[in-house]
Amino acid sequence: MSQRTKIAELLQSTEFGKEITVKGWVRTFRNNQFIAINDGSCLGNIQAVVELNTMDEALLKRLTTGASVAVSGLLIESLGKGQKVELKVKTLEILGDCDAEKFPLQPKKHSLDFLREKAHLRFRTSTFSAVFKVRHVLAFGIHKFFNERGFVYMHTPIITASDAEGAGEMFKVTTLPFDSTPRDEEGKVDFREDFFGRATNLTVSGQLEAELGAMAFSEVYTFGPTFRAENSNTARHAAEFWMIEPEVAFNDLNDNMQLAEDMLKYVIRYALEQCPDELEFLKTRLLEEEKQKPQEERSELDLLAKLHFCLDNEFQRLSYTEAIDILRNSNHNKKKKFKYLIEGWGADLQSEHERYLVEKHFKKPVILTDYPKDIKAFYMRQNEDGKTVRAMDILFPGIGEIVGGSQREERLSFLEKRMEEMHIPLDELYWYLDTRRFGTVPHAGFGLGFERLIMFVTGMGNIRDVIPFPRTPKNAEF
RNA sequence: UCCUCCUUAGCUCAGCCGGUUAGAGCACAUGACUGUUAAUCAUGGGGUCCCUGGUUCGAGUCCAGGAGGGAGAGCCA
Repeated sequence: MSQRTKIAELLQSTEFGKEITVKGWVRTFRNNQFIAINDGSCLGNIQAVVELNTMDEALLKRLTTGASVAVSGLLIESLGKGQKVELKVKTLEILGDCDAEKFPLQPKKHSLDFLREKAHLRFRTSTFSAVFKVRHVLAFGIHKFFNERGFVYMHTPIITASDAEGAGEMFKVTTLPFDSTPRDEEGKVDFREDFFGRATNLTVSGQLEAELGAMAFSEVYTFGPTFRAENSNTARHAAEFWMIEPEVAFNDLNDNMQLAEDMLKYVIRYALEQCPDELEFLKTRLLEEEKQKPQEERSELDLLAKLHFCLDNEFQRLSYTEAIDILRNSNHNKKKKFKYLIEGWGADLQSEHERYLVEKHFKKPVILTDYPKDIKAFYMRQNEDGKTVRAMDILFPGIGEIVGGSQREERLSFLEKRMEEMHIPLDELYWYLDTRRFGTVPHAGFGLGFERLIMFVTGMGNIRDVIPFPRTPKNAEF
């Protein structure tokens, strides 16, 4: 067995008569004659054909779903329908047996639920092979986009000492013994004896550190894991997820929106170019899945049409105040079909309101701007009206909020005042405030939930199915 | 965390008003067939009906509690 040829290459090849070797895993073995082999280089399988009575019966018995094999033979034009090329087997070696009675994957449809419990094996199914290939391509596309625009990729810390951001519950990082934690004079846990000499957590955002970088490189972005210890049990939340956070000096909110829209369109287009087979497969999968649903719950557009529609249309931009007006005057609101009726200005929008705007009213991605300051973070730039801040959320159909960002408050006095109002300790964040003390500039940035982007592009409905080993409340298997 | 639904063979699921020995397809075993596409056909093995308790002559089925999972909501990305 010499060098192996990848199946992706073979399926495109017309070098008939050439002797080649493939290595991979058996997907099915049909008719005691046809082996479908997959090596992950593409979604498709190569069909290896065993000639009758040329192979040891005992060897053929071992060709079970999941077994790993090395097969050598001649590449020929397929005699049957359904594939262009196939491999006429000369030698066949089982690299690793796979007991079909114990191996959970069968050549049939499995529920996503079931496969989630077998996350260590689910890469070997077509659906997850496609999903994680798209994940890779989207990740690469994001780096490509920012690199082409001259952004510097910045690694912000995973372990942070600041607990001042108020971005949600954090996971504590400690080496203190749980059964006899050291106590200080007041009886509280004495973190001076901890590994870092102070209380530390896993990061909930790299933004504050990214802003420091932006004050030197002008354009930076982060792309790394993020942790939230919130007890969120939904299809859109995970305790460990990946986030992309660009931060750009001299940008205002409009530049920020344009950057986000350009980036999303760039990576969606990149996925369409790089993963046509995977997305076609996922489109079909979604259509099959939606056949189970009643007519009114099915999507109007199929997956590919939805992605193209997203590329071909400008995102709808409007302010929070305009959105409230639309919602308040909608028939939906007047007929009291919202669970939470829109009555006045100032309240945060509920999921049902966001969905109405995106899926019913505009029927395309929507960017909402200029939210009331009281429902947004301390670092967002205040508008002249004294009521709103230069925030923006991008809402996608089926996913909800995919991007949250803002122009940052660059004026020291405004920032300090806001932090005091929101009880954020100024002394702990002296390093953040220094950016406003020493050569402050207008700047803006946003956070993109990477898994939510993958959900949108692949059409998968649950975040647990777009990250290899999901961490959610009560689940850290594998 | 709240609300709601679900849990029956290795997998997907059926099981009516509480009534005899709990079924089907796939998977597995044995055999047949051989250009198949989740191959097909025949035969066979395979069950703690999630757990605990209760009602009843009798519980997969009804009731209570618990565990696990899904969908929706909140929080958010």
